[in-house]
Amino acid sequence: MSTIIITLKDNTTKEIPSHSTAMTLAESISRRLAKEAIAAKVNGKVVDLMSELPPRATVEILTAEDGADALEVLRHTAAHVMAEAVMELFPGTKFGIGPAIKDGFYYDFAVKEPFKPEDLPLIESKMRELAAKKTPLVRHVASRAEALAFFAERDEEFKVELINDLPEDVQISYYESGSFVDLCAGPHLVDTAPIKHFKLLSLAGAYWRGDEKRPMLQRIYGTIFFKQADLDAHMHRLEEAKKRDHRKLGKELDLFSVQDEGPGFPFYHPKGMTVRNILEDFWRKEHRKAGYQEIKTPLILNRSLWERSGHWQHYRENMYFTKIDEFDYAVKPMNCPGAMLVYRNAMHSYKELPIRLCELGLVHRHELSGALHGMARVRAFTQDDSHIFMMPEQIEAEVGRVIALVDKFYTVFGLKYRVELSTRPEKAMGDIAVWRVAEAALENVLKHREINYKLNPGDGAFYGPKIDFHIEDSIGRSWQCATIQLDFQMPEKFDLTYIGEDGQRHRPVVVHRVLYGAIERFMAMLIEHYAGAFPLWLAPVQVVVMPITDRARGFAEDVREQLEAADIRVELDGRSEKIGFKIREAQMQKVPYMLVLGDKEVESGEVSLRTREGGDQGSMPIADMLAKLNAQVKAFK
RNA sequence: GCCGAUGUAGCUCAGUGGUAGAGCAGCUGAUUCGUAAUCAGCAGGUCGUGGGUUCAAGUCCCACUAUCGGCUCCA
Repeated sequence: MSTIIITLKDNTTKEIPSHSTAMTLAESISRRLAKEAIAAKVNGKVVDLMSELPPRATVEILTAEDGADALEVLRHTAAHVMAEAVMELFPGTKFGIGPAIKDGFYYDFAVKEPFKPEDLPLIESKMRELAAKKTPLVRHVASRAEALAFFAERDEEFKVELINDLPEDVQISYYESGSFVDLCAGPHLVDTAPIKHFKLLSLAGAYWRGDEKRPMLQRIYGTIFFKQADLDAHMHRLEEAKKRDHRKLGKELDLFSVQDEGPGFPFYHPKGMTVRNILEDFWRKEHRKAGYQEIKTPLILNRSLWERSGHWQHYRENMYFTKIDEFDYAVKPMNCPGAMLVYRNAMHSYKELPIRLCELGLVHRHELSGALHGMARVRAFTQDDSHIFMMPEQIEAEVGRVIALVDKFYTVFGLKYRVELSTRPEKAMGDIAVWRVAEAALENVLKHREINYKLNPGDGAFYGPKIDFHIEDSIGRSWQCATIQLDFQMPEKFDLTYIGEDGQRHRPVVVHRVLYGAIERFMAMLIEHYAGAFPLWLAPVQVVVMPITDRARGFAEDVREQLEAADIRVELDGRSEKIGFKIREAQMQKVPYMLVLGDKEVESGEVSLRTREGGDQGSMPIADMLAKLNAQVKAFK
């Protein structure tokens, strides 16, 4: 009998009969492992337990303890079971795709009538019924023609399209579980028994393949875990995340509002404005240090400018227009054309370069109504923009400087980010060869700095490729914040020049970049990041002074004045309420420090300090308290 | 923009065709209290907007509007 040699996770080897499956291997190791096995990882690739092992392979048997890989298999199978349930409950349904995703799974269906929320519990109980049968999932391999015929006969037009789009060399497979057969690469569970601890979460319309020109399917999202406790923990996390939602906190902490009179046009309230001003102050200080010069360009500019910049041709559907004295004008959706005009307004020498013009520029963009989202996606926002004019040979160094600045900013706020490189979109301006050069330049910087990034083909700006920095919100949605965009087009369009060493005119290169991105979105991310409990230096109200009785009122006024003189943002709560009530309110408003002043403090001249996180800290001299606060502010804490 | 859901007092929410409610917030008064809610009283609403059905609409129907979830994490 011929055998194969398998290397296990612990680097030991095992000899087993040829054509053995991963399941056989698991059984040969231990009965318990075979029982708990979910899938196998063969040479780094997750496969079915029933799949045949190759002659030589490194194999790891995955169990419920093996995290993301095992969960993905569970979730993918759960999606199939859900599809089977839908097939039984809603005959005539056609099937789109049903993958496992980060926190669960979904399946897209074409149904005659969209699902109603009441349908979810029905589907859920049908799933439980089906899963309890412990139906095996059987993998079949088919030729392209067979697969096409099979799904065409069932009128599964989406599956047919998927098969047609599969690469030539790929093995086409489908999985059978009970009466349901789905085109699927797998891997899957051996049977449906582990489909126990799940919940269907939401319904949504979703375009077939995300394309608005294609039919809209009905998507059901769900999640599943191996253990009930994990599911409970996940549901609890979702609840907790809701409490961090910047829209909820923005209301509760009275930071901003969005009103019917201006969808997507946020109103800053005094406290939100305080936070924003601090962000801007910090930004200005850092930019002066980094060699930037601040400018401000007009909100509304003539059509001819936008035609020259290409926005009139490439960005029109996102722009707002107006007429002045019968001439066409546009409200700026970007700050770049204005900055180009500032540069062009004078002659420049190579000795001046790079010229770093920065601008807190208010731009307006017509975002889809369905895409608006609190402060995170709005139609009017302030970009902390900059346009850096330089010689081509300065690109790498300058982009490196910008990346360092992004990192400095995000480190101050303790934000984690993910980097993406976006390349030429379909609707692009300019020569492809020039694009290639620009794309390569950005890629080089990332590689030299050893930054991990994801390639995002076709997602660049219409004038150039970009490096984006993404931040996740409280429920894991990713938002682009900082971005660095390389631009060879605008200098051309605006005929920008500098005089080189040789006395001749040369064409500069422009880098567009934002650090916060949009101040609105960045604030949204900060609110969620801190769950509304801003660190002292950002807190709209840093200290509330609370006299316990009217006898301490005078002292409280005095303390308030001293704090104000020391540039601390302070409020005095002189209402005739009990101290517990005042503390509760300040606590709910997430004020970092409270000063409780009663007879003892009046007597000693000290203040009793209470912190948002740590409670009562006892009493201390005012000077000590101020020193403590100032040190904390300086350290951005 | 598209699919679905939702819109009642400043906020959170009850109200299933028959006289618009609660808690909190607000205002007034009392209370002067030691680390997360003192008590009492008062006031507050074209039920998102417009139209329709009905003897009668917050409630049913239509349109609009705003908000919420989602619209490739690719078999």
